[in-house]
Amino acid sequence: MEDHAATVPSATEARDGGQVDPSVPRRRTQRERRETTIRRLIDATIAVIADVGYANASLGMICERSGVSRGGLFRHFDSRLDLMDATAAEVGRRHVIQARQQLTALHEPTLIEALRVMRDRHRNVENVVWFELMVAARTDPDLRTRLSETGRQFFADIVEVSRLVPGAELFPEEDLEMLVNTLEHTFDGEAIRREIAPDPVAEDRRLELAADFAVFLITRRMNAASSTAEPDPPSSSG
Amino acid sequence: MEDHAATVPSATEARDGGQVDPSVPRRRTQRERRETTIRRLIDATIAVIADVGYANASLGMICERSGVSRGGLFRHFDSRLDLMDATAAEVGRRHVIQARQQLTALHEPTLIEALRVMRDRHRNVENVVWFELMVAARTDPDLRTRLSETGRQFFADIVEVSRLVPGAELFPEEDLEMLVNTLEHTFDGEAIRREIAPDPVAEDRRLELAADFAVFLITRRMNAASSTAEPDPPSSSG
DNA sequence: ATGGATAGAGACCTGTCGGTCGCTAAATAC
DNA sequence: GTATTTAGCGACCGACAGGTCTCTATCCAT
Repeated sequence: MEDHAATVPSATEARDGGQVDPSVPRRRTQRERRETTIRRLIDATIAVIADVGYANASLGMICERSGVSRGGLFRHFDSRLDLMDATAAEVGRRHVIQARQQLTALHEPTLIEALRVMRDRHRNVENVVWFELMVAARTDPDLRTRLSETGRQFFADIVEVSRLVPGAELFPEEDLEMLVNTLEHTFDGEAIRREIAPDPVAEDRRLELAADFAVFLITRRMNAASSTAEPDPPSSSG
Repeated sequence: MEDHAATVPSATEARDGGQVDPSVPRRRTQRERRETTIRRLIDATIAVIADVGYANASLGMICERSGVSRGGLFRHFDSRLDLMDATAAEVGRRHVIQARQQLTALHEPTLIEALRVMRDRHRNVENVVWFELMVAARTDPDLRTRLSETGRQFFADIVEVSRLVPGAELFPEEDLEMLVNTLEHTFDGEAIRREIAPDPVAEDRRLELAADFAVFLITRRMNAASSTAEPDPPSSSG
């Protein structure tokens, strides 16, 4: 139902005429056309997966939502799997970028602030879609293969971002990775369950609990470090 | 292609004859027939969901795996949703029963033993299927409705079972529920990720971490209890 | 034995899915 | 300008999904 060409008065006339109606989109390069279409498709895919889940995210729904035809879709993606792969890469990228932005914006955040950022990010569409894809990958070998490289990159980036939180520098890479993964699992699970059986009170308690435990881990780590450096018992707290 | 009737020499002859070929199944009551068929269907549904996921668990696959025809299936279940609901109830029941058995078998288990039981249970088919159903329920309103009651029961039972672990008695109902849920989320997430990117070393560390966490909570709880009983500051840590 | 009810079988129906194909529109090369 | 390439469209296809329907086998009451 688009009427671009119809509203253009005349192709040749508009070309060299000084006055151009700004509501009518001007000539775009092939690259621009391509990129906007791909972007619309991926945005729609994210929205649809968040709405109806990975398995029910049909190409029909994605085309409808994006305003791109089936033919247009298959011009840029070889298959549904291909589109899903590209979508996974995109949500991973956005998730990491936004997490980094939010943490740097806080500037030396407290633990509870950092954890709140993490929890909120896990409730956003980007992470919901990532989660859907991961769950689907368990039982879909093709998807798993396609996502393996994207996943590696994503997991590494997440750990790197977590280093923005004060206290993270105390832990070696592998410990930090395990801690971050554990928190991710917790918030992923919470994000799912809250859509089935919401419990805001428990969510708050969980956040405080996680912060307390993080403090515990950090102080323990600091004590361990100082006791190996100087063998005195830590009696200087008084 | 079954030939039960063909291999039976004669109905009347076999009825009162003392000798009966044991390879030929004898007369079963309607109730027996019904229950074994339902059981076969649900077992197959569990296996298929664990294999290919909730969304790809088609009735065709379930019928093939169970050896029951489509007609037989729809004799006992009104729809796929109905079958899935029954399957959810069954996996929930089995999960709780087995968890209780394993914990009582240990008899006053240590925290790490109890956590290991919990983790192992979360890797079993019953919990994998439960998880698949929960994730699907997020984006499937009909499924969510059907599972709501089953879910409530399951969540309550899980908390009740967790009271078998020494130390649990220190916590009020709501705290315990939140703690158990947190651990469940952690182990659920781990169970998914280990099928995509296995990391046995991190898993062991995580188990120790969880045990540390539990100890942390219990000691804090005990300190809080004793400090309210006797208002002295907790300087007895030595 | 026999009639009615329940269990089970499997061909069949309709809708939707991912994917293809031939076509037009637009941008680029010349 | 014209030719060629790229972007985008939508009718169409085979496969398979969940669900229905008719028919047979088995069980139970009498």
